[in-house]
Amino acid sequence: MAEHNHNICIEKSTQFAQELALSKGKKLTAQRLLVLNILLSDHKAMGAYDILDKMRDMHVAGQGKPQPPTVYRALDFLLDLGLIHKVESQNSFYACMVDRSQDEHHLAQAFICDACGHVDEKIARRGAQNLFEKAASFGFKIDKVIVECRGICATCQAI
Amino acid sequence: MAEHNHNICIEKSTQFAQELALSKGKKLTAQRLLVLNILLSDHKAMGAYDILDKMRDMHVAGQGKPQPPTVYRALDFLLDLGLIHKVESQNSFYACMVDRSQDEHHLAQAFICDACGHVDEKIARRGAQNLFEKAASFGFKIDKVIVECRGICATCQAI
DNA sequence: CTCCTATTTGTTATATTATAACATACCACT
DNA sequence: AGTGGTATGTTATAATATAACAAATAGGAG
Ligand SMILES: [Zn+2]
Ligand SMILES: [Zn+2]
Ligand SMILES: [Zn+2]
Ligand SMILES: [Zn+2]
Repeated sequence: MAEHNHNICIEKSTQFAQELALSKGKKLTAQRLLVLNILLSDHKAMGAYDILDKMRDMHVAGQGKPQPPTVYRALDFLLDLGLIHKVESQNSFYACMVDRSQDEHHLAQAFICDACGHVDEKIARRGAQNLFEKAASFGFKIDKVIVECRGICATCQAI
Repeated sequence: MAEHNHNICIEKSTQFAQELALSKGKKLTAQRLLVLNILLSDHKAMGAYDILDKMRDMHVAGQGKPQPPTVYRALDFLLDLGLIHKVESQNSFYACMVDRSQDEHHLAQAFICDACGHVDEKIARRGAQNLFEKAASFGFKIDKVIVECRGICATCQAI
């Protein structure tokens, strides 16, 4: 991830979002797209109020500034569609930029750098399989799995 | 977990806590033990303010009732020692009652029932190994791993 | 034992994260 | 235009967590 053309990440993810919303009959409104674009701007997780601040900075005069429910509604919408993920261990959110052509419902493994905030998302195939098998062995029915690895990324270790 | 003598869970965990604190030169004070005992009372996760309410209910007259920092300090202490775990996806805490004779530092996999709140903790050996290998493959150094499975336990499915 | 220091606890206030509740606006379809 | 569903605006508040500082307590050095 150190060097890559991030415009491609944005391009692809935006297009996927449009298609997914269309296919599910959901509306990717201006507000929702704005929140998504804020998160797409980098592979970092942001808190809801950080997003809110950005929205307020951008906002045109002549109308009230956005309030917390505005951002939380957009986040809920994007979470439902799987376009973003929440980092439960730090109450923050990041845009999903993995290739979802094969796994629309993927188990995300997030590798979060505690030094720079970079989030590296990987899709867990074998890991998910193992968890579901283990759960089944004692009759537990899994709805949702959270896997978060906190640590230091390669770039920050080199510093 | 459906039927078991929970007194044994409490007994073992309490003894382990005493030994661990002693071996690390930390003091398991009355307050800390109280919080631990509240969490040991069941295999369920509780919020910090639920614990606080219990502490207040129990508290003897003649002195001020405990405040949030009191419970958060005790929780931090117990988390540091690995005697309890936090459910990051619901901001709650549960006592670790797995056998730690072999893995003092274990990667906890929590299976949390969204119907009854029961938490089934398993130790991830293979899963941890896989995650660390995957992280190493792109130079990420893991400090801490969070694995939480939300779903419905066998008992609640039967209802 | 007495002083000293580090740790723990008490207390007040406040920061941070998230949602409830209700009004208004918008959009698609008739 | 009328109607019903979805989306947004707005105000207030709930739920979770920590900062800051004062007081008490516990153990060791002298
Ligand atoms: Zn990128
Ligand atoms: Zn993803
Ligand atoms: Zn038990
Ligand atoms: Zn454990």
